[in-house]
Amino acid sequence: MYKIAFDDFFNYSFSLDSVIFGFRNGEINVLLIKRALEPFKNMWAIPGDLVYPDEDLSNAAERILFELTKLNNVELHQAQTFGHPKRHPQGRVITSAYFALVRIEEFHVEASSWAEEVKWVPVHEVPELAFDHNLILNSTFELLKKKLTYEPICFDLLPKRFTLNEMQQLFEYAFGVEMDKANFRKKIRPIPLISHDEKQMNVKHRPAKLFSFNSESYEELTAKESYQFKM
Amino acid sequence: MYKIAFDDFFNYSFSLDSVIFGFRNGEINVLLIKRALEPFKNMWAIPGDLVYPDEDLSNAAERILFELTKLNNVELHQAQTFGHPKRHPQGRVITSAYFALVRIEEFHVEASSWAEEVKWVPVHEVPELAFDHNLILNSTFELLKKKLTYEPICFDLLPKRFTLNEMQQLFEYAFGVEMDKANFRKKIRPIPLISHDEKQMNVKHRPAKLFSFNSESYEELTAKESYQFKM
DNA sequence: GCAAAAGTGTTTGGATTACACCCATGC
DNA sequence: GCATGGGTGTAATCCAAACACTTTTGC
Repeated sequence: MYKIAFDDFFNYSFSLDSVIFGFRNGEINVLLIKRALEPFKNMWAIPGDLVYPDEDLSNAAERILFELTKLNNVELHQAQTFGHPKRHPQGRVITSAYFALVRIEEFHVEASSWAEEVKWVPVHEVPELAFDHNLILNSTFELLKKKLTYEPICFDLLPKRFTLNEMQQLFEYAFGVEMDKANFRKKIRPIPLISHDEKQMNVKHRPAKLFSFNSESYEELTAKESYQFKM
Repeated sequence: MYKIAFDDFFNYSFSLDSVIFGFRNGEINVLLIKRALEPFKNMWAIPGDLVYPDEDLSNAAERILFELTKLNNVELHQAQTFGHPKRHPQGRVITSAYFALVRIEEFHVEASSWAEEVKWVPVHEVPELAFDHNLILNSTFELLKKKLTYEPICFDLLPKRFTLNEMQQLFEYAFGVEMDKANFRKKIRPIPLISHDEKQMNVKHRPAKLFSFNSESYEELTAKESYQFKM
């Protein structure tokens, strides 16, 4: 058992990678950036940055998300932490993954100083990434799948007003299964949704009704009763 | 948006806290140490240490567990990472929590150089701890509870050979509920258990049969079929 | 009318629940 | 015999899966 003076340990760096998920065309997408700087210049990567000395981890995650998307007030979820001694070529950098769920339609992303280019890629079609980012992405997507089953976070990915079929497609894509329409609707019956009079537009078939998540009613349910969201 | 030279960021320290859970007398216990050193000298804490420069996080977690218990080959589970800028009085120390599940009966713990004293405490009776360790413990216990429902890790806490009642007590303590004996047994029927001829000893009532987890059979089930452990 | 997808009802079998009862052991 | 938990069966109910059917829109 070796001992080193406490001060000699202040030799590490700590970064944070923000996996940003969105939903589009029935597919869960992830936001990738093309690195403008070495190392791994010109490779696709998950947006991330070093954590500043005065920042809590969640603040850093919020900052990174804001710099890239100008979005505020997005709930962030901590995922796994990765610290292999050789994972960063320039030193000992330990990184925590966070993920955010956003509505792709509600904003557009611009490349920033640390990225030349930015794009959305369906999770199941992600190319080889810089660093250990494929590992990070996969483990974070697994966590997303788990949280989708016991927290109502699918509604952070869906448009504010969505059709039940869009909701079904989200789960079908995430879990790689096909579901029965009638049974899916029965299953989500306990989830508090607001049914709007509004209908889908510009479709060449019967337009679907639009729904939104009733978060007030959800809060009441979880607070008072023995209700538990479940998919 | 401020920028700092990359090198100025190698100023952090990284530690790891190992929450060690055990099961005894129908209660899930956690191993606490009494700190021998400042800061928080003489307060109870979760065992932890700085991560050495050549260690992966999981190696550090294994080392800490081994130093304290001499146990090897225990599966470690990563939990949350905590990095509030002020969480450590002596500098910027970010910490990841890991948890391990052990059989209390199979070894005994000795205090090490960094702890004067060591004790097992039922999770629901933990006193005020050093640093943000209550926060760490609570979030880690929540994760344990989740994993108990979808992975067969209860068998890492139970004795190698256990009674069905012990197993039931574990879940009852974890989730704070009472369960019906007959229904519990029906629920666990899909879990591959080996039923031994052996019986409980030294009890003043009808002795219970002993069971053990059939991990080979479990591996086959998860590999081939669409089996999913569930509690 | 036809294609395409929206939307709903019925049947069936398996799981969950509540509850009752019998069994084996120590004292 | 009796106290204590071990161990099991039954009936009612709920839930999920499979599947069929009707409705509404665009063209």
